[in-house]
Amino acid sequence: MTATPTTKRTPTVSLLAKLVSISKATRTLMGYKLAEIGIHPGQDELLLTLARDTPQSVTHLADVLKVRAPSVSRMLDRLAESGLVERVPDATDDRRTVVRITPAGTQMQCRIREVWQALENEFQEMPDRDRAQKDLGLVKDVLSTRLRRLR
Amino acid sequence: MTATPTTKRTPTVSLLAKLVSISKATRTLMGYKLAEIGIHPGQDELLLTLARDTPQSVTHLADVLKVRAPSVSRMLDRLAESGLVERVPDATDDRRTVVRITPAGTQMQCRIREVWQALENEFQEMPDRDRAQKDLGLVKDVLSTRLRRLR
DNA sequence: CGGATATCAGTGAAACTGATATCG
DNA sequence: CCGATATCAGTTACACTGATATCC
Repeated sequence: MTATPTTKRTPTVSLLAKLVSISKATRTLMGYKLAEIGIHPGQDELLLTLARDTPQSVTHLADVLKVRAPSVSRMLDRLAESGLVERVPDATDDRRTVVRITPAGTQMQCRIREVWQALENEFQEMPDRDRAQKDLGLVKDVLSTRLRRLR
Repeated sequence: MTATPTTKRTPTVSLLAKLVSISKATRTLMGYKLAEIGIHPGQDELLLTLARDTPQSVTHLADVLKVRAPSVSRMLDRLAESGLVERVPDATDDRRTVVRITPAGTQMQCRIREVWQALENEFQEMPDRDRAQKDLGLVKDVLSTRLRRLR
């Protein structure tokens, strides 16, 4: 197998090229849509994460979001300044900070979910949508595995 | 990890969620691999673009790379500082700047291709690789279309 | 209009600070 | 029980891409 449809001569980085293209486009598109509700890429995931599991530590958030703790810390600066989250010192461990969502943050969550749903709907009419989704899952798994080895 | 075993009840943003996850992972993974050869994500694409088509204007590069001209301009600052590209004033049009790759840049291109090929190979053993690649193309097309309407 | 500059996002890597844990 | 050291949580400061706004 590995048919390489046409001239098998070219170095064939076509899958990776598509992946890079998709990554940039996804980020850009999300950026535009999220800008309409006043937040930035990354902040949406953080707020949605807070939604589910109630107050969480910075490192736990970083772990769930697959980013580094410093990134979360700075995002929290901005989200806190916007009044969407609160930092609460941990009672039992002075090293720790617990992050809690505010009422305004909860409102924002609803808007974020609307944006996500609207974007999801953009793919409804795509040919072979379900198969594509499954394949995205496979690709995601490969990436996650490779990434886990490096961190 | 958003298992969604069988119950399709949840609001289903699962395709988008995978897309976001893939985007972050791709970027991060590329970042690690490119760091090994001393460049950053985005610079690889720029250098490969210069490879193919010889000297090009900033706006053309931005167009090809699907980013804004100012982003290209600053990337050129760094690439030029590293001696990988050169800015050459256009002879016929004083407004224009033509970007040309240097010998060191050409060397870097080879290393970039090796990195890309190595990453591409990570997907060789993936089940249904060819089908996944085709589906990535479909997803890419949807994103490109949506994005084109916003720019 | 083409290009460059400044400012503001996120992200990574590393350095630093303060607190907890562990060991001699 | 102490005190030194190791480890850990979080922040800070720096480098980079990318977007927008502004200037030339």
